[in-house]
Amino acid sequence: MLGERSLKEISVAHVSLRDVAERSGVSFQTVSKVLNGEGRVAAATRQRILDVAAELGYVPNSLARSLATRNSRTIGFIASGLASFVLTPLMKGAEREARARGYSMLFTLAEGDEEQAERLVHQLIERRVDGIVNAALTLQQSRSYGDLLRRLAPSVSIFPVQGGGVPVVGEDPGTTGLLATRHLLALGHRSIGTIAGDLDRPSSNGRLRGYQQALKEVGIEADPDLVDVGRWSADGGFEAMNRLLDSAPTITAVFVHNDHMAIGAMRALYERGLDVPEDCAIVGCDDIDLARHIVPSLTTVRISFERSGETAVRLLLDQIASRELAPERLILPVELVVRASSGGAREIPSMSGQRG
Amino acid sequence: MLGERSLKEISVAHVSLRDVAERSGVSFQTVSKVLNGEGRVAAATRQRILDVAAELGYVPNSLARSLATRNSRTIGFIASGLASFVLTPLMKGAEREARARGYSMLFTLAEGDEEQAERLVHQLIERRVDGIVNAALTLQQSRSYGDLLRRLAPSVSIFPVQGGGVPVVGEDPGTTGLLATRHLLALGHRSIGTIAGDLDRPSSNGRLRGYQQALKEVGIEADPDLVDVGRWSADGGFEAMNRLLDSAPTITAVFVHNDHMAIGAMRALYERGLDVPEDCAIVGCDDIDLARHIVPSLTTVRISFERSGETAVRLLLDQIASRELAPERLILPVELVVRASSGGAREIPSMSGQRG
DNA sequence: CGGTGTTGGGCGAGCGTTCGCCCATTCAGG
DNA sequence: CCTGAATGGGCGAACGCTCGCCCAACACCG
Repeated sequence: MLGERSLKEISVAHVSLRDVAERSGVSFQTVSKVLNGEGRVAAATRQRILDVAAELGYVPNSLARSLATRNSRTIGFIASGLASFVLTPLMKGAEREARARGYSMLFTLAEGDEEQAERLVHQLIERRVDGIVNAALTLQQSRSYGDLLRRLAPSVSIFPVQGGGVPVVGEDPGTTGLLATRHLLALGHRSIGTIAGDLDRPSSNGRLRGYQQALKEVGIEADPDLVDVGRWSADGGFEAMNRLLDSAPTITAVFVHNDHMAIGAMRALYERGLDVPEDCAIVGCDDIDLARHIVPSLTTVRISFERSGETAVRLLLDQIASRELAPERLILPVELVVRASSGGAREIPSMSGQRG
Repeated sequence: MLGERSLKEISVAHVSLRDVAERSGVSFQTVSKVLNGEGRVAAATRQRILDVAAELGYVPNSLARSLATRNSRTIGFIASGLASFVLTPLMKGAEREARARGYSMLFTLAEGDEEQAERLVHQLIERRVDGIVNAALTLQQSRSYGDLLRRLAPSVSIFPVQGGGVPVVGEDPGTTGLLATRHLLALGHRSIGTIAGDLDRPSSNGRLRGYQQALKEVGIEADPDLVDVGRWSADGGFEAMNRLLDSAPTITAVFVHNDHMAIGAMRALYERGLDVPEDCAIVGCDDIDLARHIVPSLTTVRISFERSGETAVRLLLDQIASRELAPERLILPVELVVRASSGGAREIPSMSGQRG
């Protein structure tokens, strides 16, 4: 009765099967049967048990259950190096799918070196996760990390894992590059540059190949001078665009490998007094929230990370249930979203396009 | 030896204390003592046990440990309604702090109605989380949800919870509004509008009050006609700015309650041929990544969500450890970041300002 | 030589479940 | 009245760990 609340009041002593059993005059195993809907129990007894359980506020202890059943219905999610506009939808998709199937998700960040990542995976194993979704971009090159994923738990990854053997779900970067570049070509551009993120990474490398293929399709020879690297950031895009403009002033369009760099590139053009799309058309990748809000709105290839997360979990859970390794690669579709920055849309699109 | 790997090879049969004990010729309790560094055990025995454990690849089962110790060293994180640029740093901060202290984090999304949220909290309790970090914006008004948080587990929240009684960590919105508006006043503006997010929400309401107070400080009477609402989105900001421009064409500056709306507002100005900051200065809130990359770069009040997440977890864990309720409110500092959109910075800031 | 510590390790119990098997009753059929 | 299938529920064991108490063996001291 002190005005001050104390935590002792908060942390409720949990009631167990035994407590419910005692109060209902049956064995605790019978209570277990009733609560799990198994076994044959008289309707009257069943109801009595149910009532008592409700009255006492019984909450099952899934720790104990996991110990007995040897599966935790928990998956681990390991992330690192992802921009928030990627990580958030990824996690949302993953969490939604996991919970829909009765699983919980342990979220971890693998920001440190390999060694730390190793500890992290072990912590997940200590917690007896049934499987792992890998979204640790910074560990993409690590062989030992790949080994862990292969050895320690059923896993699915958002990007290729060093050494293979872990199913990958995601966009086909070649298609992304193809779509973007074909769009620019269809608009009549013939001198098209591209700003890659990081050529060591499959996603950017693949987009580059898609770009090259699209050019080839119309008989244009890919010019290495029209390729620059922006390291995924707006700043990088800004600098890359400036270099491109200096070395190849004839370009009339640029395919940029993500929206952030595209925004940086647009700033470079702006500062030189060049108009988008009149003087130079721009196409990005990702379709971040702001893509349709900047001026001019950004044409981009939409990649649904939410769907990636969801699919990754689905694959993982199916794999766990069937005890069979999922296919090595599951490709998710991408979609070209045409807006003002490519000159592909006639007018500035309405602001009320996609609300809610 | 089939080329095809099967999951049966993957899911390693875990080794237990008993396994290690048997192979070392001691009781499993002794192994437990050694592995936990407790009890007195002869150096030779200790070493033998350690060797065997390493050889067998022993990984403790924290489920069993939790069952015995009655604490899971796990916390739940409940999120909803947060933009990714808020959610991601929040989670990163929280995860980092949690793991630094030996805790894991169960991530959940509370997207549905109250009822679903209730189930969600119960699932967390089933998993016997030691505490909960609440970041469910959409449940802010829910009394029953607040009750759950108060009753079921030690909790800390990122925003005020209906009914109180749950410690809140975060910015003081009044200060945010004050800082932004004072900046505009210092630059000589006298007719300053404001675009709120949602006046029902303390964060926006508080910013509005800060704005009003700043005006009062210099003897300006706050004009209700200069206040509009943009519902937090870029679209909303666009529309609110247009309304403001129609109803009060004399304004020379606007304080916008988040960066997304600020970007929408800037678009509205752009479409009317008005220059930022010459014709109208803009100050936002949050300091999202892109704030310094758009044209003109956005002056804004930076709020460190990463720090909020970290602090929330720290408070929660301290609370659990001490078994005493944390203070009702912990205020984190905010910081005005002056860029081009307010005209406060002389020149367009260098793109290389804040790299890496 | 017996008492008193100290060291090293065993051991029972308990945490809250699930699982499978067993055993009373009851009731119908022959 | 005896038999045998349902029906309803009990019960032991196991999951893998922690915790606290107990006890043997040895050393030291007076």
